[in-house]
Amino acid sequence: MRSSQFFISTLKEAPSEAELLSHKLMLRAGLIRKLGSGLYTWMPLGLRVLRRVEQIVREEMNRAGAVELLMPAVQPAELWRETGRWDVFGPQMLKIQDRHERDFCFGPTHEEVITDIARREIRSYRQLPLNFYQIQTKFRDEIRPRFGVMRAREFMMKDAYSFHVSYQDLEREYRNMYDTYARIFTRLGLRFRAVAADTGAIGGTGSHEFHVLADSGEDAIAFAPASGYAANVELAEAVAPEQLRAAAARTMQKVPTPGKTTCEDVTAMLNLPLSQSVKALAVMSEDRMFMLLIRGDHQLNEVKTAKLPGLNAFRFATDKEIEAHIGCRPGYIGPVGVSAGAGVSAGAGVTVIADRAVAAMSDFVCGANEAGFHLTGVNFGRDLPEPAVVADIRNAVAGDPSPDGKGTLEICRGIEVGHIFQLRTKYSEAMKATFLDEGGKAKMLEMGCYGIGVSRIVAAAIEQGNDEKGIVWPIPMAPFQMAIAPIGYRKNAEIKRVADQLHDDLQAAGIDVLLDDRDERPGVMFADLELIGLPHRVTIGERGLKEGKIEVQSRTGNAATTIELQHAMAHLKSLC
RNA sequence: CGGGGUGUAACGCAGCCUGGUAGCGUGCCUGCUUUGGGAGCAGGAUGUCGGGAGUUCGAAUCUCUCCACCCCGACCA
Repeated sequence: MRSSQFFISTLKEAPSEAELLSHKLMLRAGLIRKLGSGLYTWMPLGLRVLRRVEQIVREEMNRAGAVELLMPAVQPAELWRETGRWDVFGPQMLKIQDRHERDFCFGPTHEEVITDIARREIRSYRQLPLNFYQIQTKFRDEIRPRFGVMRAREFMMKDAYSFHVSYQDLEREYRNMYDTYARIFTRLGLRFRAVAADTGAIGGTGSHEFHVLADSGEDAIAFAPASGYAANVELAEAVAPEQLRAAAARTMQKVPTPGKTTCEDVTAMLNLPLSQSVKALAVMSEDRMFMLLIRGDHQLNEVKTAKLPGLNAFRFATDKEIEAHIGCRPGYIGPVGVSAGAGVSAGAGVTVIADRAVAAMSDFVCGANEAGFHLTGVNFGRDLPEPAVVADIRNAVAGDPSPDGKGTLEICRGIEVGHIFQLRTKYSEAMKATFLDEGGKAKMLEMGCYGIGVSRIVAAAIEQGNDEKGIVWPIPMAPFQMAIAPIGYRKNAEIKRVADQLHDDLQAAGIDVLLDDRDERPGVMFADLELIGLPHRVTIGERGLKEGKIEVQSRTGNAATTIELQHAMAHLKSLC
C-alpha cells in the first residue's frame, strides 16, 4: 500500500475531549474519529487494526469448533418480553419503533435471538453440542460513555453461545472457551489475566473475566502469586481475620472532634492508626435502614453487600433519612446506641451489619451520633450489642490472605476484554428451548455464552503498548507490518526506483507494507510512522544508497541497522 | 440522573470580567528555496463566536432558555 492511495490523517495535538492516553493516541494517529458521544468512525488505518483482531478471534474460534453466523442488530421486542428482559435491561437498551409503531431494540446482546434460533433448529441430542458465534456491532446506551472506543455505546463484539445436552458437557465447552480465550489474547500479544467474576446481569452460574493488565484499567483484580488465585475485587473474598478479637483494654470515651467527619481526619487528630477506626455507612433497603460498618482503611464492596438478604436493592441513605433514623447528621454517626433490640421490625432501630474485620476489632473509634463528637475505646458486647450480622462486605486489599489459603493477595488493575458465563438453562427455560434426548424425552438446553470486546481490545492494546512517540503495536495487531520511508522520493529517481521495487517485492512476498510516498520531509514521515506505531521502518536515502545500503529501524529498538540492499528481502522477511 | 466544567477556523487556545463588529500558534492552499527528525521566506483562504430569544444604538462579551460535549459517582465487552 502507498500512502498516496491510502488515507493517513494525524494530529499534532490531541483533541481536548480525550483524557485517556489510548484515546488521545487513537485520535492523534487517525485511527478513529468521533461522531457523537460513544459513537466512533473507524478510519481506514484503525479499521485495519480492528480487522486484525477480528481475524485472530475468528481463526481461534473456528479452531475451537465454534461456527460463525450473523444475527440482526435490530431485534423485535417480543423476544425480550419472553425472557422478561425488555424491562429488566432498562435504559441501557436502545429501544426503537418501526413505521407500524412496533417495538424493537438495537441489540445490546443476543441471548434471545440465538435461543430463538436454537429452539427452532435444535431438535435432537444428535445435533449437539453446538457453539455459534458472531462478530458484530452492539449498542448499549451506557450511562456514561467515555475513553473513546474503550467504553463506547456502539462497539464491536464477538459473542458466542453454546448449547449442550448436559451440564457436564457445558463445563467441558466452558473449559474449551477458557483455553481458547487464553490463546486469543496470547496470540494478540497482550499481557492478560483470567479472573473469577461476578455473573452480573447476564445471569447464570460460573463466570470468568479476561483482563488486559493496565494501570488505567477500570477494574481491580485481586490475585495470589503463590497459588494462581485471581478474582475481580467485586468478587474476591476478604477472609475473616485469623486473630480473635483482643480483650477490651480501654474504657469508652466521648471526645470532641469538631469539623472532623472522615475517619482520616478523626484518626489524624487523635493520633491513631486509620485501621483503628470504624466507618459507618447508612443505607436503605425497602424502607429499613441498615448501618454498614467497615474498618476505616477499608472500602465497601457494593456487589457483596447487595447479596446479603434483604439488601439486593439497597441504596445510600439521604442526609434527611440519616437524621430521621439516627438523630445525627452524617460524619458523626456510629453503631453505639442505634441497634436497640434486635432491630428487625421496620422503622424501629437500625440493623447493624459489620464487616468481618470490624467484628474482630476492639478499642475502636467511631462516630458518637452527636455532631462534633466521636467515641474512642469502643468495644462490642460491652458498649454496644454484638452486630446483628457479620459478613464480608469490603473490598479485599493487598496483603489480605488469599481465600484459597495459599499466600497473600496483591491488587492490580485491568481492562475487561472478555467474559465467559455458564448460563445453564436460564434462557432455554424462559423461551422453552428444548431438545429430545436418547430416550425421546424433551429436555432443556444447557447454555454457555462467551464475549470478547473486539473494539475495546484495540484501545487496551494501546494502553499496554505506547511510548512518548506514540503507539507501539503488538506485532499481530499492527495496521501494517512494515513501512518504507524514502527520503526524496519525488526528487531522486534512484530512490523512487528502489523504494517502489522493495514495496512491490515485499507485497508479493505477502508482507503488509506501507510505502510513504507523500514526499514529506523525513522528520514528518518518521514522526507519523512512529505515532501510528508500525513495527519496522525501512529508510531509503541518498546517503546509504550510494553504498548500496538501506536502514532498518524497529519501533521498539533504539538503533537502526544498516543492511545491504541486495540482502534486503531476506532480512526483511525474517522480521515478519 | 446527581455534582463540576467547556463550547470562538481542521486541532490547541486567547478575547468575555469592564459590550464597539474576532485574533494567536499549528495545520491547509500558492510560489520560491530547502530535504536524514515535525523546514525558511513571501503571499493566501477558512468562522452562522453551539442554537434560539431577550437587553442595548450596538452582543463572542450581559440575561434567559435549549442543545452538544467532557470530567467525578451508580453500568459493562
